[in-house]
Amino acid sequence: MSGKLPGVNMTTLSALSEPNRMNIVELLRHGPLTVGEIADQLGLRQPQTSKHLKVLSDNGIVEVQAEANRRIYKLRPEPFQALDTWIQSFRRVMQERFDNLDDYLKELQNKEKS
Amino acid sequence: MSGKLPGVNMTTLSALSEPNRMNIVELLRHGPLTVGEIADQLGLRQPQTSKHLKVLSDNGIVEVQAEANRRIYKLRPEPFQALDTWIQSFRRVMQERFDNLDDYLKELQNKEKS
DNA sequence: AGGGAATATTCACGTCAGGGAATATTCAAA
DNA sequence: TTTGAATATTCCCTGACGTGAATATTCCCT
Repeated sequence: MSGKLPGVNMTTLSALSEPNRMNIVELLRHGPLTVGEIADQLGLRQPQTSKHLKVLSDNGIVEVQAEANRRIYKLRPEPFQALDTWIQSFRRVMQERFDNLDDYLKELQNKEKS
Repeated sequence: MSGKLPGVNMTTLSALSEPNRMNIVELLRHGPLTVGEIADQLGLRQPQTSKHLKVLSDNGIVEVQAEANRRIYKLRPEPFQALDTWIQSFRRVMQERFDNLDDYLKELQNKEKS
């Protein structure tokens, strides 16, 4: 068992790391869209759009609702909540830069130990 | 300006999406470590560890401090702050009150009538 | 039933990132 | 200055992934 993070799987990140998929997510944050609308607004071809949406869907980032001929995609909140929880656990890291003195003292202590 | 060549632009997310690099980040959150310590604790070979650290460094995720023979790596707060800012912009999505599918369907029907 | 629109899927191909192995570099100590 | 430890770099290979093109599927409409 490698050290897995609670809630955040690497697949979420790798799915989002693809530029087109990130653009799709940015689009969908404003509301649900069909495949055609996504492809049109992003200048993507329909097959590639469907493929990217499949990756996002397989990773639980979006969900789809069939409406007659069309498929309406929208974001699922869970992966974003998980990402938020994960990034919050780095609060200490994120604050270190704001407290240079603390950082400096810690390095001093480390040097004295050796 | 949309000229982003794939593979050239290594964003924070794609750097973190690699499992070994994510493990390195998880390790470093507890404090600075040398290359050898990282490789040892993760069961990685030294060259691959250095390569992954270079990717993390090139993306500003870690910074290195030379200490004689060794290189001490530690996390930089900026990318995590940026990630936090980005994920916070999905508050609406995470709170699940952005999607009213019925309204969207009505809008779709209105568009078709024209 | 047939045509067309919307979407999904398959196949071939090129590219790129990661691993392995070997080598280069840098530093401390004897 | 030579040795050995720690780290970085290079080269090669392979698997994964994104694209394009063509095709399949599903649905509405007449």
